[in-house]
Amino acid sequence: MAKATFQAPRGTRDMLPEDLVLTRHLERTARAVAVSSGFAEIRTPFFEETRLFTRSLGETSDVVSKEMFTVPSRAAEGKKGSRSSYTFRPEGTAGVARAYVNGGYAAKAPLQKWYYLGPMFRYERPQKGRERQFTQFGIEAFGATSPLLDAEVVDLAVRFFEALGFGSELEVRVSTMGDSSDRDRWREALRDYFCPQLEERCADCQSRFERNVFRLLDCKVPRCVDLSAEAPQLAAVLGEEAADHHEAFLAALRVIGREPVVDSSIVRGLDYYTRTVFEVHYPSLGARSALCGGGRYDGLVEEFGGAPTPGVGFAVGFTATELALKELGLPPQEHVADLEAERCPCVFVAAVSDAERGSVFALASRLRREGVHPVVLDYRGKSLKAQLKEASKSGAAYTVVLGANEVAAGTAVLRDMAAGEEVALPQAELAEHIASQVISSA
RNA sequence: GUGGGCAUAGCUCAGUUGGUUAGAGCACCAGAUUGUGAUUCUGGGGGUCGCGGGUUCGAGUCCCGUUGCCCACCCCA
Repeated sequence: MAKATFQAPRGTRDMLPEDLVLTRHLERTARAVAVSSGFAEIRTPFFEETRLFTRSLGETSDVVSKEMFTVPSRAAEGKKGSRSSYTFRPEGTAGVARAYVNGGYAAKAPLQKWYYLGPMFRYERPQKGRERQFTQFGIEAFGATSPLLDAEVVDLAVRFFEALGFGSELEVRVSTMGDSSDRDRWREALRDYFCPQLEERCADCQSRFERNVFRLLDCKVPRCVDLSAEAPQLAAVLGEEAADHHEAFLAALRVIGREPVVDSSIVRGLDYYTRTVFEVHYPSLGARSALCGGGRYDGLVEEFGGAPTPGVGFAVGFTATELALKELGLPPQEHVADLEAERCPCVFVAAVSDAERGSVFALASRLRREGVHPVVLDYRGKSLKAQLKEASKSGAAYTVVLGANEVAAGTAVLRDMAAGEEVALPQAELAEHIASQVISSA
């Protein structure tokens, strides 16, 4: 093995050209689906003031308490204060909501539908389907409380997966967290209920009690399940408006044929969620069946100093999605054929001997200017035989051969690599000839 | 943060109870009478066996440490 020199940081990876075919397909599918529902792209900084995340996600959330990539701000060095550090964004919603506030949209154009696509960072122990740097596609819709918008967001998420080839097994699981006051009352009720029985519960539940009481509800340890049986329900404290919203949301999903599975164990880990929470699952994937998650966050914009503005959105991580696609043998080859084709040259220009290298270089340049692409050639002094071999290996559709005779006559030999047939043509006619062949074979 | 597994050629891996110059396939490079590739044949380059200690006459093989990777838990995308 080569001497150990440098390697990509833990939990990161190089996205090599061959890997990018799938990733780029996900990106363009995401864009197409988002745009089709009237969402526009927004790009926010990769890092933000640390405060932005501690405020929105919650101090006790796992993300904030142990998974943030934080760096000190040089300007603030030696000074006290909460502006003294920056954090690489662990999720997209906080930054987008901040941009919404800073952009003054609440006053000038409150209804905004945005999508984003880019890297997120979490300082976690890497494992299958989880990395420290990962790509996320997300959408956020601000400015409307209508449950129709919640349903549209869910629909968009499902359409994204459908466009990638996921089938009818796609499942929409939904629940509600109530309004923030409902949520607060429910949290207190749960704490009162669980506190006396903590001793009897598993170690995980004991730590979850502090971080996120809601999590005790979906512990799988049999003993804990029994102890949770009589736990207070959100329904008992759910406000009328939030309850109506939830019912209307369910109805809206049914109207568009997205039959929801109501699952009260869906408790998103971030503090900002209110009312609607949902996940899209693909059950046959087993332990990693959750493909995306999202929900409503009506208090977030206000939390960042903006006028009270509702919002709803979701995010999907590409790491798990790519993994799922590979397991299911997706996407169909024809969906990525064009991206694969980009990696294969159309024409390889070969020199018979060193004397023609200059002519080959010039002809390659000419062909490119005439619209043929990709056009490649050898730079390593390879023999004609080796050039043909390389052309074949690279998947080139054609090889153009230039020898002393062709250079003298201003012609070239055009070899169809698949058919193994050759024709001699004037160099001036090559581009046109190739173009007509490519069109007729397509 | 907790637990488990694995580190031998660019890649995927062999390597027997520790024993002579560490192997295969694929990949790569070059040839097979001199202007032609996908098949075939021949040859070639490339490894201080992750790193550091220890046991031993002798360690890729056993022991300890260390680093990295993978998998699971926690949690999440």
